[in-house]
Amino acid sequence: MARRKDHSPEELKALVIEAVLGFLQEQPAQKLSLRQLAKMVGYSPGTLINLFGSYAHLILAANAKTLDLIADKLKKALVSTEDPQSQLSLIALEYLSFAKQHPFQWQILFEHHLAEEDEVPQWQLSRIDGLFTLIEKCLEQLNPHSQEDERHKASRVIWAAVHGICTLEVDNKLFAQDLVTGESMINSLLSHYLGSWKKSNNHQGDEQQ
Amino acid sequence: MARRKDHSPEELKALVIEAVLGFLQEQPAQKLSLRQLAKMVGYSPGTLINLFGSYAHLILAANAKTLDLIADKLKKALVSTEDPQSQLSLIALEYLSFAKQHPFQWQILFEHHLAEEDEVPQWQLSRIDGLFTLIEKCLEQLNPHSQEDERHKASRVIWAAVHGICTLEVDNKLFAQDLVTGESMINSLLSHYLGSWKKSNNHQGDEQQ
DNA sequence: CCTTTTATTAAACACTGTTCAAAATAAAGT
DNA sequence: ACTTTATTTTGAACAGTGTTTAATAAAAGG
Repeated sequence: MARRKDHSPEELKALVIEAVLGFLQEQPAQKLSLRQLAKMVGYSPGTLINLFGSYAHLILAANAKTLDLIADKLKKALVSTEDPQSQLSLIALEYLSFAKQHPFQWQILFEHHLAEEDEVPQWQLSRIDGLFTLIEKCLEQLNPHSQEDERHKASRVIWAAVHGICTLEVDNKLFAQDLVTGESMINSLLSHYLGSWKKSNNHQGDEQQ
Repeated sequence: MARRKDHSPEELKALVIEAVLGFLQEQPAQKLSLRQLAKMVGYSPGTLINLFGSYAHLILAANAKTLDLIADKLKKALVSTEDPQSQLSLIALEYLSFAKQHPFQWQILFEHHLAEEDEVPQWQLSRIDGLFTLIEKCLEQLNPHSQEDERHKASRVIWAAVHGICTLEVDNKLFAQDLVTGESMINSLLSHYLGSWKKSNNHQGDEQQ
């Protein structure tokens, strides 16, 4: 067989990624395979491999798309209010909401590991860095007198904590009573952590009331 | 071929689990396989399968062993001090320490998912519940006036947060400056969260929103 | 129209976990 | 001690996986 003009390479890539995310809406990543995927889009396994390089990189491309979807969601939530603490709360809840709505897509995003010989591409790293910047900006509004490295650290603590809540919620490993939900945990985390944080590092006086 | 008396079933199980954990000290779970494992212990793949039921349950048994190792570590850390906040800090740091020392063992512990048709066994659940109880006892010492459901929620928040820090640290997804380590993040999390928590719940039901 | 280039694929390869009938040993019965 | 029964172990077969590659068909260039 040979060249077909049904789809350009970029079209085909988008088609495959759509198929991946569609599949993950109903079935776990474990049940997905290159050969099934090839059948879904009507191409051979080999075609997908020399389009993405490998199955692992195909998944990586789907994960990149997921990260973009998440980033969009968070940015939209960000503009819906002015108060920085509400902003942080909203983007954390949106993060959780995405995880709950797309559990398999969420799982593969963080459980997929490339072989250590080839490193994670730069465009992937900068996407994640963008999420951290989002949080750091909120923190700066929350306490303009805070230092950059303090915001740097706090942004990592907050995101890791929220991420942990989402992970355990999706994996059903919280063993919590009905009243204790991911949402209430995020509220508890943010109110207590931020409440203390914004007071602890204004080294330049200026107590806000 | 037939019955061999080299090992009793329990001995063989222990042998296999040791082989799994030994392998994971140097190679990721992705590279482990039932057939390799069978060669390591000198039995056939089929033997391991009707010993554990399936490869997935074999991994589950290894994960149970890991959970026991972690629980031991935490309990030992717990008795080294009396101050409840120091206790929480110590067990969190021990948790992180284990994750960093055994990254692949750690990853498979949380990334291994059983098929949804067979549920996670009860003895597995009670092990995790024991870890939560550990934390709740610290919280009770920290604030004897707190209510049980407040400690219940706080224990989940703290553990999920610590867990998130460990996960992202092991997966190298924190993108943090050199000075911001998992340890410093745990310190920041606990000091701020607990500092606020132990003051906030003398009266009841007071999260922001 | 013929040649070159390029995209596509079927087939082969080396794996994977799982099933199962055959085989070999241990234990029980006589 | 010998036979029978029961049980453990396995090799071979099966259906699946991702990947490689040589053959092939179609488009592009001259």
